[in-house]
Amino acid sequence: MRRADRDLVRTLPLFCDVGAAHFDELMNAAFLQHFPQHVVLIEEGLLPDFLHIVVAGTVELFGRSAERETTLDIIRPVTTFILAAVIRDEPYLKSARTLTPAQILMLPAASVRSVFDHDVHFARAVVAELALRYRGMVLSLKDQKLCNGTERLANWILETDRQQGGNGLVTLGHGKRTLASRLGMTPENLSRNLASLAHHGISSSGRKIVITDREALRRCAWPDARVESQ
Amino acid sequence: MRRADRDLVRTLPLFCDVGAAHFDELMNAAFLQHFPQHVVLIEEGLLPDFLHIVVAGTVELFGRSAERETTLDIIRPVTTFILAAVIRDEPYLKSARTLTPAQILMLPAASVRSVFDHDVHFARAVVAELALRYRGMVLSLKDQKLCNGTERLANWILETDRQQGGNGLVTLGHGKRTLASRLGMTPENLSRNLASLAHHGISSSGRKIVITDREALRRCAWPDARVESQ
DNA sequence: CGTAGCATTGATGTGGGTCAACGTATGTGG
DNA sequence: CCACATACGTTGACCCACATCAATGCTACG
Repeated sequence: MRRADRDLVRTLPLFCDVGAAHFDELMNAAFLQHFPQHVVLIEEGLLPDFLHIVVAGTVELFGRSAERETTLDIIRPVTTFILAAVIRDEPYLKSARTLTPAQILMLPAASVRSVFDHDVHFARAVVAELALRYRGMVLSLKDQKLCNGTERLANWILETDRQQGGNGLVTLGHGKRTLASRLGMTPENLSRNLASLAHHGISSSGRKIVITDREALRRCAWPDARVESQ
Repeated sequence: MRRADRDLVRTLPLFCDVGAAHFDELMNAAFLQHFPQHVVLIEEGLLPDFLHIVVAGTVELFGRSAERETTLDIIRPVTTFILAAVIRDEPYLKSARTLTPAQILMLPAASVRSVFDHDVHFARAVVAELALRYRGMVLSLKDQKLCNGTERLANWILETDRQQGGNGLVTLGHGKRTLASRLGMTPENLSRNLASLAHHGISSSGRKIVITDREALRRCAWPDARVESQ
């Protein structure tokens, strides 16, 4: 793998405090793989072989039952995913597919568990990462159970704006179908919700959403969704 | 605190491998407190002072917005809760209240973080615990987004039966209002869903549910909900 | 016993899913 | 570079699951 990618991974919270020898151990076992668009990387129910890190591109985590399917998370560089399954060595609960061509760094699960057992700093970082993800899940579940579609969309716009710099311009990084699935609604209803929020502080066209009246938008959102997400 | 309680806590996965000195450090800082029914233990938004462990009684974790409220989890002895907030030293995302009179062991957050930093075994146990909880949250979110009310109830009955020994007799540990809130439906609809499942493999009366035809019930449930929960 | 909260049942309303038709972008090959 | 094709997004009509409201029956606890 390239030096630049290695350095990039080194800066992640998960790895920045790991001892040099242990980091080398991880990186020597790792390999970087390129995937085309719309490729399934992980199938839920299987046992984890690798800890995945998205280095470039976008990955969707989703759950499926017989005929239904829902987006659980959208992963952008540079982020790990399915850490919990690797740590516990238990079956994946989510599936994953690429939304764009992507580069994924794959660390053999055995190496991760081994370094985890021998490097205190890595163990601490893993805990911090897991706790962060756990909290993200709690927020998603509360959002889903306590808010209706319009509120979830308003929450998402405010939160995404915050993540993108808070300048009132939100850019979708993917199609609206995926956003709809992430927000737990159909594409049709996402359209309708966007249209209805147009009277309440936003204007949207294509993949751009502009917040024209943050206060009005906030009144449509869940009053308590001020906490960090992800 | 009593010797018996101390020994009980010692057997938890979270503490069973902790070094003796570190375990003493935790227990010396801890205190056991009795709470009456329907007392709010934790208010979301506040910073965590203590890691809580339910030693006796039942505790409900819930989320609220202005006028809505939903049950996120029900904690029975002997289990910790709000570990993630303590680890990250960030505001609670859930509130907690007693459903019955309860004994709660409270470990000062500072001690937990300190032992966590100095005892590798404790750190590992914390990771395992967090990963387990994380996976529970994923299951809840998938359940909520992919299943309708009847399916969620069927899932819950099958899962709870499994936890209670798998003998086909499920006993509710709390009122149906709480169960309804946990399953993300109104009490009225829980009644209706129970009535409709009566034609599909269960019979219920009061706080007892009997599985009379497990196969029929399974056909009403989500086909993939066979993974462990909590 | 009596009463107050809980569970049930029915009637009705609504958010959001589904189906269908139409418009608009994206990208490919001639 | 345009023409066309295919997928995506939007809009409207309709329907269904579930919430809400209201009335009644239970159960439990003082």
